[in-house]
Amino acid sequence: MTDALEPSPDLTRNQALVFGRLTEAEAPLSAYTILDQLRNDGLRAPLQVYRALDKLVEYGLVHRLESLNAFVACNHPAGENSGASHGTVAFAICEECGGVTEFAEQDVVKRLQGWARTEGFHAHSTVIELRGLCENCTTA
Amino acid sequence: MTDALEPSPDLTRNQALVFGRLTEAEAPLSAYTILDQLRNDGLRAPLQVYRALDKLVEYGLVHRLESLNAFVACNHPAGENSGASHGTVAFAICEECGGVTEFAEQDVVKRLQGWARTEGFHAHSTVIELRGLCENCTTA
DNA sequence: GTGTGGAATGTTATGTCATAACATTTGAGA
DNA sequence: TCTCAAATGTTATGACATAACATTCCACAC
Repeated sequence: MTDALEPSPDLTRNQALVFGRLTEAEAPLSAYTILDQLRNDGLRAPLQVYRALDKLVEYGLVHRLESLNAFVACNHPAGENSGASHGTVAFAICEECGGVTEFAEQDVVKRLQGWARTEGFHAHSTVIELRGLCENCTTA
Repeated sequence: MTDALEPSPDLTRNQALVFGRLTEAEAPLSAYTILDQLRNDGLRAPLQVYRALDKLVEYGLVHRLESLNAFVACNHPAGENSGASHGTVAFAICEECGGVTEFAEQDVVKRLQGWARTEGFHAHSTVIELRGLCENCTTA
């Protein structure tokens, strides 16, 4: 249940391009969507994007949304200066507007850790994703 | 946060074939793996499998593992006779042996529901998946 | 400054997961 | 026996992801 963190060094050109695109986006982007948006910046092949994404996820700057096969820039309370140090987080994904809210419920994490401990299961990552409608889209 | 349940009627031939394969399997199967294993039973195209899976998931007999893009037969405490009535469940997925343990932590669900309520988010499904090593594979 | 090795990059090809579109068959109930 | 909704069969295509290999970049030892 660790999500071990590496320090995040300076980003390379491709990593910076991909991270920039994700930071500007208002909703998750697929690797291929990112690629399309970076053609003018010289990116040509999916692997260039996937490799950058791998590193960004490793650095904790980007999250992969498993139920969407897409990626979002990390949006923490932003306390930690640069090498964001965080554990398990959860996501609420609106299926109407595509918006994603990242949140951390420490009690949820503790409960899951408790289950894992009693079962002898050693988790190295945890996926928590709610699918539904955000407040705005519910009332609309 | 409901995972609304339909009653599960008798299964059609394709549904029964797919469900049977998943029930016998000891680990999650991808749709294409299921297809390969059912060629001799007359299945030929991915859609035949995906359509059966859609219904089985709808009936609550099968779960989709989002972080694996694969499917497992539901393995509940098995209380309810046939039309299994269950809410949100969680999965622990062993990356060594491929085994999946399905469990329900009511406190986890309540906490997530609590978050959703205060945020006005209306969840219709929830994904909780732990990735790591099961007890057997840790000691081995 | 030059050499060297690890990391990142570029490129082609391919593998894996999933659905669109349309024709046909099946079966419960009017 | 008609009819309509559901399920099925089939072909084609779209969407997500990685294998394999050649090349470039750059910090650091010499």
